[in-house]
Amino acid sequence: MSTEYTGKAAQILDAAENRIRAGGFNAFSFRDVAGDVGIKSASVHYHFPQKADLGQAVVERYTAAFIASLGPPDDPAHTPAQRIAHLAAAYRISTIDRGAICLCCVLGSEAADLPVEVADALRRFFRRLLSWTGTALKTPGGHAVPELSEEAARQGANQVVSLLQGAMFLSILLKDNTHFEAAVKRLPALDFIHA
Amino acid sequence: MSTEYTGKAAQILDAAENRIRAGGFNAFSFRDVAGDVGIKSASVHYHFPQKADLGQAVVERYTAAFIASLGPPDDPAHTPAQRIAHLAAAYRISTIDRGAICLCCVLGSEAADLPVEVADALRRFFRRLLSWTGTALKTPGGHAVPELSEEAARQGANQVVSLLQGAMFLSILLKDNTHFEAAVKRLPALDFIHA
DNA sequence: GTCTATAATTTGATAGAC
DNA sequence: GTCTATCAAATTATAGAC
Repeated sequence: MSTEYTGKAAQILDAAENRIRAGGFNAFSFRDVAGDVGIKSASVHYHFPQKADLGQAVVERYTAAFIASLGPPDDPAHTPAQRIAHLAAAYRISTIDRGAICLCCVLGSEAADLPVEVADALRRFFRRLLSWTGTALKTPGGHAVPELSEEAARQGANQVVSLLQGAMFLSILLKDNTHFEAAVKRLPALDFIHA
Repeated sequence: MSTEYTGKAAQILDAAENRIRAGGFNAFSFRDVAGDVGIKSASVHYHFPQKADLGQAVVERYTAAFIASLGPPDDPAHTPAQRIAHLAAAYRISTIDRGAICLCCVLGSEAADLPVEVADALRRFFRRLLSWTGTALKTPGGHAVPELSEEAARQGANQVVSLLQGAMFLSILLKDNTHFEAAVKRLPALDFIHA
């Protein structure tokens, strides 16, 4: 499914994403996003009948864009360490530089109370992110470093994603980017990451 | 201020905390918590006039309890590594074992849209947590290991808290505790932590 | 596609009796 | 302290005109 949004639908998704990232799924209304876009709430319902539809679309568009921005996790032109550095840069661009927490981190915190479609889309985001990171760690690059075991790659991905996520959270909440930057600088010192 | 809650007030805080941890600040109403406790919503307003009051009280009670459960961060009877292991155990008890994300992680994600009293209480939680962890890392214990510099302790605390937080988030969201447990097992391998 | 109008429900909060 | 009753506002969502 090539779900590429344009025009008003894309603007609605932009507004909804910004609002969700500021306060969560229950902190915005159809009137809010309608106002942001310059239309009426009934028109938002035309594009996304239910709030759950809107939420799911926001998450899936975000997922596709973020994963795409990472590029292939197994390009032999790059080492695992370079790929992880790229992941960290992608995190920085979409969160730190915007002063807003990752969309899926916000929604993930509310998952138990979210419409199932949204919660499921959310879990897919993190599974894909962990999968990308695991592949990035275990696929040899450059001068063919020894491969990591499947299990080591899994644990390494967990460590990398957890650290980036937690550090991003602290940076945005405490309005102090040194939390994120210090964590990124320390990433190469983690186990599992081959230069 | 010895804000120790008992009776109905404590039950209201319990209910509010559970509801917030499931879906955030905007996902529960006075009627919800009233129903949980077995009273009417007007009675909840008697104990906590505004929703912001209730939110602030929940965060501050949570903060006091969590920090207290950690004990002193500079007890010479323990090594930094032991203190960090204790921190991880406290995290596990209050989140993994309950299947619910940390209260302040949920609210932190919504911080930009929260009443200022609640947002401020939230930031105090994380500052105290980082402070405790920094002290735990830099204070020698047992056989007097060399002290960490102030800056190294700060970065170490950032790394430890970020990792625990991120791993807890993934475990709860994906309903797979191995994320948290693997991260805890890897904690001693981090820099900054002295046996 | 966007609008007006409106339905049905929920929300945070208050007044006042007991 | 808890209740009933109530309010004003906001919410998701729909019907139907243009």
